Amino acid sequence: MTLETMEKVVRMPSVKRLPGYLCILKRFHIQGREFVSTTHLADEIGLGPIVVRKDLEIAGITGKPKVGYPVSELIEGIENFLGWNNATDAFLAGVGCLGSALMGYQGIRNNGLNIVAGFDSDPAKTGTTVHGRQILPLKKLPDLVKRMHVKIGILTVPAEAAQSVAEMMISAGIKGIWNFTNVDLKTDSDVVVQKEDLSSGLAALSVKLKRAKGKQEE
Amino acid sequence: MTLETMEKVVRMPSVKRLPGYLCILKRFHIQGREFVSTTHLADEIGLGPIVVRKDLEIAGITGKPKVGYPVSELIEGIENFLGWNNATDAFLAGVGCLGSALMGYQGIRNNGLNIVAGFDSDPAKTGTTVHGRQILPLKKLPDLVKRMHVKIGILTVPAEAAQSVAEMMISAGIKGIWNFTNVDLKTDSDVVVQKEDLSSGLAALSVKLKRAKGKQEE
DNA sequence: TAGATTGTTAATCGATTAACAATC
DNA sequence: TAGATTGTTAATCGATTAACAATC
Repeated sequence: MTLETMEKVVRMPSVKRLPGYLCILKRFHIQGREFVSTTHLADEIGLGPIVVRKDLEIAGITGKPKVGYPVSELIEGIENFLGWNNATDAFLAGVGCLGSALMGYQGIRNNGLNIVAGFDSDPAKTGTTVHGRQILPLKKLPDLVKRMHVKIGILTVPAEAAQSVAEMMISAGIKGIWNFTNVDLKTDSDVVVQKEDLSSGLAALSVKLKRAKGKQEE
Repeated sequence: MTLETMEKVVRMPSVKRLPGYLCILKRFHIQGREFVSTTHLADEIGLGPIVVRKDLEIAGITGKPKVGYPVSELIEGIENFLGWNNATDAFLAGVGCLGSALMGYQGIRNNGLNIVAGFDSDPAKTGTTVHGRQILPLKKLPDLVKRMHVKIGILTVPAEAAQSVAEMMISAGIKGIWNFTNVDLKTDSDVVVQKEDLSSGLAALSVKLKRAKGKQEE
């Protein structure tokens, strides 16, 4: 194994916590703080300091004992690791409730993703704009993906259409799909799919609530 | 340890996968299928059959070797475990992009949660209806929580307001908060918080894409 | 009966937590 | 110097995966 191929293992749980740190760090940066310790960050984010320390390893920034980590370097390191320092273009298919919400959601804008247009098969929606972005006919998606070299697709279509729209995206050149449907997409191995499932969060809440209730009644 | 207190450990990863099974099982049920095997379910959901078998233990339904699990019993078992057989009322605070999307999102309706009203501090929004539900002034929330004995609150307010609105909910009697802000809420130990974080999903997608790209270039 | 599938117990794997030396 | 904090290595914990006997 050469040095180049010997890359560090990236733990997904750590990756998923990075945006949380980023958010807090940016606030600190605005406040003019130059250094931050893991203990302090841990308090803010509601985790243990050891977790934070392990997670920040990813950014590749070295801290100073007794002082902490340099805030701006840390922000840069995390953003660089996530590839969020320069925004990536994305197309969104399915401009329903959720789809239009995502098009207007600040959280996405601030996190390196730029939804350049929305697509829908409903003629009543095409031609309009949602949060300043055009809604185009779904059938125009493949052509525009090729012309604009868009690599990320956001899937907010109804479940029945999910697989076929995903295939449409992939054959046009989309390499990453952010899947908000509850469908398990069958894709080529070189395409990355991130499934975002609100109902699984709700399931977790339901069970935690039930458990808390049970404990209270004991 | 008595038999009553010796409850089974519930693994959260399994809980989070339950809604996925539920969705597929309901489709099978409509199609008139009576039994389903773990191998078949695994194919549909894109997981290994052993994972499925372990997960379904939770529902407490016994399957028949060579035949599989009875579909309708399995649905009932899962719904019962999640407490989704009779819908729970919930209030939503913060009727912005995401808030109104959630109010209209079918996925929530079908999953045991009934958003009865939305609340917002913006006078321009109060008095209107979103997806058939009334939008009321935020200050009326505590009183209505008490009167209607609502136990679940959905938090889609801006980050700055998150902590104070959460406290308002809790002191009125809310026991579970579905938190869509990126704020780590400081709450009493008897209140359950489920944080739903879109940006963490985006972080995962970004990293997976970067890795796939790297592999391709090798 | 043979084969497919369940259900349980054991083995592996990975993530979290703890411990502690190094450092400013 | 003393104390706080980093950074690394080891220990624990939990989830996933594998193995296999029981069963229809």
